Amino acid sequence: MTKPTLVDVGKEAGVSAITVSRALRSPEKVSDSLRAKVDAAVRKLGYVPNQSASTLASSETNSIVVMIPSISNNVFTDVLRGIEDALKHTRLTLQIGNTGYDPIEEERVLRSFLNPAPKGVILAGIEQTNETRQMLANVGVPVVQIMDLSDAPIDQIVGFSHEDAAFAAANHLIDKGYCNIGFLGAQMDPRSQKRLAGFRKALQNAGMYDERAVVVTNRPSDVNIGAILFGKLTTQYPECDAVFCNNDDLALGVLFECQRRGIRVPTELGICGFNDLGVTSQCVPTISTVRTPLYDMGAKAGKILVDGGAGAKDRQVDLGFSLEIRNSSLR
Amino acid sequence: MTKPTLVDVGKEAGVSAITVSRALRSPEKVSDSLRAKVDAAVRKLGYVPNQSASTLASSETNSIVVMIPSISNNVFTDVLRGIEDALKHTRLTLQIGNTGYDPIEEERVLRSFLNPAPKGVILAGIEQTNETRQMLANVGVPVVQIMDLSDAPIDQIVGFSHEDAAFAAANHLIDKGYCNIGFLGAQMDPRSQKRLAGFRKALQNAGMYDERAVVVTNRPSDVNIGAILFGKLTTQYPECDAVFCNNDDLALGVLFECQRRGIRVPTELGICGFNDLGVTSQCVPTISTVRTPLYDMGAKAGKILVDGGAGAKDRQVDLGFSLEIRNSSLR
DNA sequence: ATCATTAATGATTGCGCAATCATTTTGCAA
DNA sequence: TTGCAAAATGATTGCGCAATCATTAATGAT
Repeated sequence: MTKPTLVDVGKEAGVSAITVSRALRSPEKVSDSLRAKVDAAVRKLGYVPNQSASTLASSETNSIVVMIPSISNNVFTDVLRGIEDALKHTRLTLQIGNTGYDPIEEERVLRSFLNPAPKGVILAGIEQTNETRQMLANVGVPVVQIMDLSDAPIDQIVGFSHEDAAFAAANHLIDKGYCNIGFLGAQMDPRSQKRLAGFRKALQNAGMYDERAVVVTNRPSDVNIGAILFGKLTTQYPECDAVFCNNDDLALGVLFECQRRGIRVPTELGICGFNDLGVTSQCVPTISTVRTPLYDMGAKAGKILVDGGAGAKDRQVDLGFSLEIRNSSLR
Repeated sequence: MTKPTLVDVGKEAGVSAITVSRALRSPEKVSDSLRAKVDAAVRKLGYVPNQSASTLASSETNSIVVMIPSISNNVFTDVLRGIEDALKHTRLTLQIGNTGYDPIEEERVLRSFLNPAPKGVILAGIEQTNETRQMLANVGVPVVQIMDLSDAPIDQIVGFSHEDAAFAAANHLIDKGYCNIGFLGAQMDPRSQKRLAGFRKALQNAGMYDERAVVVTNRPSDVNIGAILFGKLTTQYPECDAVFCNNDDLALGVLFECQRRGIRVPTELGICGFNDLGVTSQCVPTISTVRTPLYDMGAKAGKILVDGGAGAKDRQVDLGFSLEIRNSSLR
């Protein structure tokens, strides 16, 4: 009782194998009666096409490869939802690769996904190795980078300016009258570094920048880390009256730590987060944050690839960001 | 400049194609000099095996298929991390399918992943359609169900008792002296129904059960829904003095709503969550919850499949749960 | 040196499907 | 009717690899 093939279906339906193939792939090119016979045979035998054989014969896959740094980071699950929605109701399937924030690992995993060539590749960030770029060029597959901007994308890029976003957030805090503003950062990947740069620029412009105001770690961002980093900040920069956090997790951790210490938000301490991950709009007080187009970047990147990597348009799509000003920064 | 094949590598190295294949797949069966020549040729040409051709010829894949209800639910990202870690340093790759909590969709997506047959399949829950079970039986691939328990698993199952876990949580609240305990539930999938059953049993045992105490919705669980459901609960069951929440998101939403309304936790209201998703250990006050073996279920299921779906052991693995008693339930 | 044994390498074939080209059937104008 | 285009169906071939079997080279015991 082996798996049925096109030949088996053909025998069952009394036609040739290639005709079955045609009936399944382009039903409109086949007579009604034949289509009915073939459909019946397919159902009776429970025929399912062999993906490998199909791919080998046609040298066409139906997969989109997405390389993301981490599955357990909410930032990327939002992006993935966008991609998934874009691929819904198409024949394309998603192949997810995990880079662990390491370009070398990205290269290794991606290489194994590149033969046979997928229909498209989505990469997070712009820090690919030269080898990776070379590989992708050789394969000639459409590539969309996401999460950042670049004047020299591999192919196309959909993102926003982390530096501008952080710059805007920091300026918002300055505008509200905070004058000793700290920066908390976890998972200091290149995009986080850009946020730090934007923050620094805003404070320098205002003549407020202080070295002690920056506390970062390379550990993954979570609520607990936020509290820990805030503890360090208050130690080394006691006059601190506001913090800009790299990620909403951290901001929430800061808020909780303030509650534990009896620090009033926003009067004694202003807080601004990043990414608008959901909880910040619900907690008490609500936390101001930067809404970043996570879902939309995924959806747009997916759409570009569904449309065949349309090269005509702009190579760089800036989806922007918006300040979500809530209570934690309004003193 | 087409993609190099085994033949190309063979020419470059001055040997036959099949020898190259052997040198790559079983280096120990080949002379040192040959191995060196082949490796050099592979590197020079950038050869990458064609996965489809390999699979077709050997009728062996190197993929594990995981069907989960939703990517954007933290519960499943923890499970996925476990699976990923189990597969790390093996040749197996992960193919993730999204069911949207719909057994029919699960069947449809899984079918497309089943030819060629993967090395193993991981399914969330035990609500597969008969068709799905039939399909899996025909293909003969090892199956591990997760997230629940069952005396009649398709093959093997790794999980814990949702009913027992909720029963324990409810009893904890009863023990602490709460006597009008509500149940809040979102995403009322079959496992959530079991939690509700466990909750109901505990309250009935204590002679405390009240119909008005149960407020549920089928919408996905999030913090905001927690606040909304709690609002309904207080309306229809004003004497309520504790809530057990289906998921930590809801519990956090309840805590925030209490802060907004000035309800003191745990004195005026006790709260217990479910899943121990991380934030509950950090907020103020910390929220008691049921720690469920999310990561471990993934890791165990992955390990079983890496080991070839070892049939010798128990078909059912109960990984248990534990009460994480924190401040929100200690009045 | 001879032969047996083992190690190392090669030739042929088929996996299941789709591209390509070939053939048969149908519809319909004259 | 006849003829001919268009529609419908079929036969052959090869995608890139690994299974299988065949051959050659190396090793060592006598």
